[in-house]
Amino acid sequence: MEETFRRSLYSELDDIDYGIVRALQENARLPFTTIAKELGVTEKTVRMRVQQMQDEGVLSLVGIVNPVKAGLNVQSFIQVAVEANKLDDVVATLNEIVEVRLIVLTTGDYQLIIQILVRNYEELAQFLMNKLNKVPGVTRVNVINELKILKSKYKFIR
Amino acid sequence: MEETFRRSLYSELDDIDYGIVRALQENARLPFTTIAKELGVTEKTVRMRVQQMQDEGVLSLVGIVNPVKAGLNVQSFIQVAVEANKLDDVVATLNEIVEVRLIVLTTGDYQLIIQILVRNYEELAQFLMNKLNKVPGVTRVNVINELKILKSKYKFIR
DNA sequence: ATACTATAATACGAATTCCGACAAATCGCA
DNA sequence: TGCGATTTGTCGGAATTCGTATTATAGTAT
Repeated sequence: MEETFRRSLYSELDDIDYGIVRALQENARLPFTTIAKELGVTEKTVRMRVQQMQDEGVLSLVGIVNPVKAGLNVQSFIQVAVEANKLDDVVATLNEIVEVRLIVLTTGDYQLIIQILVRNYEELAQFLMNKLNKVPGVTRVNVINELKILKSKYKFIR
Repeated sequence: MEETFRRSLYSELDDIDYGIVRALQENARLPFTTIAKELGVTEKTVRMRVQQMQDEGVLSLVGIVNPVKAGLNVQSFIQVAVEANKLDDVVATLNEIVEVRLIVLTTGDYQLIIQILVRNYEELAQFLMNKLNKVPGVTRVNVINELKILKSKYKFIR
């Protein structure tokens, strides 16, 4: 049998959780035994906490590729204006599109900001003409190309 | 002695690299032995490739916290217009500010888009008034609050 | 083509880590 | 206080990681 119990949904992270997160955001493969020693708890405790935080969407342990090194040379933010009553549908459609890595509901003149990754400008053009502008409910888009990423960090906890 | 050799800077990832990346972007803690079996190479090979890709900034294995679950409830994109000759200085200054998790040079009316994470609107106000607007060279800002993240994926490679 | 050098892959044993079952401790609450 | 549920600790076997030594491969100059 797997571990079936579950802590009541995380209201707040405690010191041990923060310790774990602080360690893993540096290096997702840090041994649980190391973290445990540092925090003064058992490896099993660390293991269970990590499992729970992952299960509840608090923590993700992922490998992130430098997009440019993987041939995804063109990255853009795109602001998208949407007819109010079509928002759900538009989001659902965008969700299925592989180029889209981020969809955020925002304040401002546009309802959404999305971020896309493509190999080159040809693909960007294809995406805009054949995909985004054909989604019913999209009324206006504002493309902001990313020329260079100057800082990008995933360490949110200090 | 550590592993001192180094592959000539990655021009392109080969099939094994892609296999490794594809596996790790799902789960950063997947055992190297598992990946190795899948790809038909040795565990040591996988281990060395991962090390190299990390050293060269191609791959990062990180734990990412859900900011809201960690009390960072307010997230914003901020477009920043900068005097042309002050761009370097502004970027250097923003780089040191803990709330700033992303700085991107962009096309469009503003030179930069930054993303910030703070605990609440009070902190956002403090950031805008006491930090961002006091950076010499910043002429205009456009704050776009993130109301809800509807999609966010780190799996760039398919 | 051959030899040479640097890099990469494999083989493999020892050390470490992970895993899961069970027991003990703690927490929440009636 | 007592009870049930959850969390933490203990511990031994299985799996993984790590480092060294060896072999293979690619690129280059002779």
